[in-house]
Amino acid sequence: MIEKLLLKLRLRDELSDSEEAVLRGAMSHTVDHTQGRTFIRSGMELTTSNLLIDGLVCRYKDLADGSRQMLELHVPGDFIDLHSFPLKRLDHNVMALVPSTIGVFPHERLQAITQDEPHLSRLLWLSTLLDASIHREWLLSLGRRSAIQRLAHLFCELYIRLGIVKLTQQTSYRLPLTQSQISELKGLTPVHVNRTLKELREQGIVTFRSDTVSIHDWTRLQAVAEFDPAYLFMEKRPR
Amino acid sequence: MIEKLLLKLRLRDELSDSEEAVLRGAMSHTVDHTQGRTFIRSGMELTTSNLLIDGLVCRYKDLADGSRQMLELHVPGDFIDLHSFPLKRLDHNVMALVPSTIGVFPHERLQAITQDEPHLSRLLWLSTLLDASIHREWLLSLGRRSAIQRLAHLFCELYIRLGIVKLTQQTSYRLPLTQSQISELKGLTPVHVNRTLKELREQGIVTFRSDTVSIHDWTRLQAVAEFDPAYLFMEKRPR
DNA sequence: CGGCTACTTGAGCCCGCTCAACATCAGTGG
DNA sequence: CCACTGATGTTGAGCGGGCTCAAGTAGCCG
Repeated sequence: MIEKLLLKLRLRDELSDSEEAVLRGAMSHTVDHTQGRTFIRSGMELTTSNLLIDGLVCRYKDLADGSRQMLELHVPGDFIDLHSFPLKRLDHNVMALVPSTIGVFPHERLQAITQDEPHLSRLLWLSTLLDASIHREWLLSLGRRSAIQRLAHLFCELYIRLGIVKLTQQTSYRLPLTQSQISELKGLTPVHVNRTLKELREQGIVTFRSDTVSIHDWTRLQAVAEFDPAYLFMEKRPR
Repeated sequence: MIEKLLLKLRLRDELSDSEEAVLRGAMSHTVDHTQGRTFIRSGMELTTSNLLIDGLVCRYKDLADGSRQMLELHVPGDFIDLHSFPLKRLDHNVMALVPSTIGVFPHERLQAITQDEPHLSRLLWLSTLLDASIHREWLLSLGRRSAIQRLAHLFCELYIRLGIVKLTQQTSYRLPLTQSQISELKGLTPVHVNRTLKELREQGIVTFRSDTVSIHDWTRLQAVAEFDPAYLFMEKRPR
């Protein structure tokens, strides 16, 4: 169940067998959520944190005029709301973009980990800081990158993150999102996303169609996006 | 020295005298940085984390064309780069916007805290998650808010955050930034920031002049920004 | 007083938005 | 089997918020 989480953590540091066992024991059960369901709402009192096991999930905030900004896209192996363990509630909503399976980690068990497993605790801390680092890279995108750069960057990031958890083929991966959802991810309108995808396709860089991203020219894709994976901290070292 | 950090932490949870003492003991010394100095660069190997004691500091990333996006503004009492403790390096640069005094926390001492002080560790974890929450609110600003809303929101946020560490007067506070720096904070151009500030001033909402923000109509300022301080988690409770 | 930096304002442009029509496709029911 | 429906994608036309370029002003310091 937590295999993809282990892949993600072991990319960044060693994890002993006993730590792995503690982590497995910290998950109480799984829950399935239907497509489109917002299962965590901003402000709710939370006593568990959730690991995405299978599916696709996003965090988002809405504005009064109905416009929505997605804040992060979560792939299997990501903790969705580990932030709620120290924070006790969230500042945003969480929604399943496709039917998704979630692993539930009660806060008491996480609390026990912080008492007894300092190294494992630091790795959990690390995993929330990867979210923060992704937030910062997205701030750069929304603040300074053009539409074509934003989409190129999104496709680069997901290629790397999905690759870590073995969810890519050679040069493609499944991404079951609508163009409208992509517009909510990157601060654009659906119409402009459509035109920008066409541009990327006609330039022979990347195609997004029938829920699949096919990268035709990774070098140019990276160049357009100014993508540097350093912000994903993919180095194994003592933490 | 760490008084403002204590104000910030005690706003969110109890902190025992012994924990306070541990925290004081974790700081090895202070360093002064001159105005405009970038003292942490992306990718550098880091073995200490820094607390802002006095001054004003920002994190930022640059793009190849020379444009810059600031990611967060730090006020006294904020850890600037506690993220570097689990991450070991940063994904961005850190610069002093005015002459600033920084308290240095060696990572070995923070490591010791994670071994011996689980509750204090969770509070340090919390403080990095407040950064992440601020990042998310800024994502909403950059993705969906108009120029006037972005600036209004910035002035709201800083009024609250500076208030926590007692750096506000009744309805005003010092903010020694140029209009150009404000444009780098909120993904705008200096010219448009100038026009937008004029608009806010002429509407009698807020004035930003000679390094001071004067709020004339807090209710309208909040309304324009759609500001809701929930994302700052200002509730005292066990963490 | 001269030189620098920051602020201010005008004029014109463009990227991305809005509005609208139409195409495509997967259900769904008759 | 086709008609209907609703969601999603595509394309055109025109608009506008924020950008660029440029000139000028204000304030500070040597």
